[in-house]
Amino acid sequence: MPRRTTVTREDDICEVEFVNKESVNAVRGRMPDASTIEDLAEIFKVLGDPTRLRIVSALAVKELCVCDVANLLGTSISAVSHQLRVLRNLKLVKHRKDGKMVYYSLDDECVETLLKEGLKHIEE
Amino acid sequence: MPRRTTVTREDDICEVEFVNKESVNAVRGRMPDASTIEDLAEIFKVLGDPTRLRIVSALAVKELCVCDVANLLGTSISAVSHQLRVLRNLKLVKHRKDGKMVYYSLDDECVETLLKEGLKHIEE
DNA sequence: TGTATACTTGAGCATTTGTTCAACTGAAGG
DNA sequence: CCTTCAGTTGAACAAATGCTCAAGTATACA
Repeated sequence: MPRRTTVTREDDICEVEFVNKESVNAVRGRMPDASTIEDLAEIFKVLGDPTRLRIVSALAVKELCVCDVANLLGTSISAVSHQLRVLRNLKLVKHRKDGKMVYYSLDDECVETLLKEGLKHIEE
Repeated sequence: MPRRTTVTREDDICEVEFVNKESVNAVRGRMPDASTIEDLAEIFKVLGDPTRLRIVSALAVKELCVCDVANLLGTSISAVSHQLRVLRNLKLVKHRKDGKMVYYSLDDECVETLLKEGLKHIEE
């Protein structure tokens, strides 16, 4: 009978023997590798903040300047600017300068797809 | 000192006049409402953690017990259990008891869709 | 040149988050 | 019963996050 090998109490990292090795190995081979998951998680994480998601949803409709976005969301310009920078770093939005104004828009139609997919799920 | 037009000092919520009102209103009318965005953000947030995303990716391949998942990820059983609870609360995974063992699997094919969509984006 | 606007950025801060640890539940087998 | 095992849970704590505030940049215009 397979048993859990002595799990050291300090770090109870699972080192069990009886784990279904076939299962685990089969799954391991069919999962995206660690760095891919890390990248994907970062995108989800960025979209996982209501403020940023609202910004993205707004920009999905129309290019907007920072002030418009802040006005739309009812938050401070500074907060919006900070979050736009996060979105910019992940290349989810791009910006265009026009005089003093800076206009932001989506940089990736895939974000819209994710948004739509997510919304489909919500509407159930 | 820099000051914005009619903005109160405590919270510099943007109440500027010169905002493009047409744009803002047009966008406001075509955005998902606040609570929908809140719900969607929660899903993205949950998928936005590498540990949870790895769990979900694993379960997308095959039903697994907690111990298998911990083994697969190389993390503690406790940590996995905590995260499984989060996923369960959002109804992204379901569980099935078999004696002492608890087997988890995805509860929502939409999660798989989101995963695949996200992966598509990564592979560019 | 001087002022105002549109936005950015760094520091500070309170809040949230993920993990660990230890105690606990409940099922299985003596 | 009693013990072991698979998993759950709460408390504690460090790390990360998002906001505000204040100062800074860059452009426009008088």
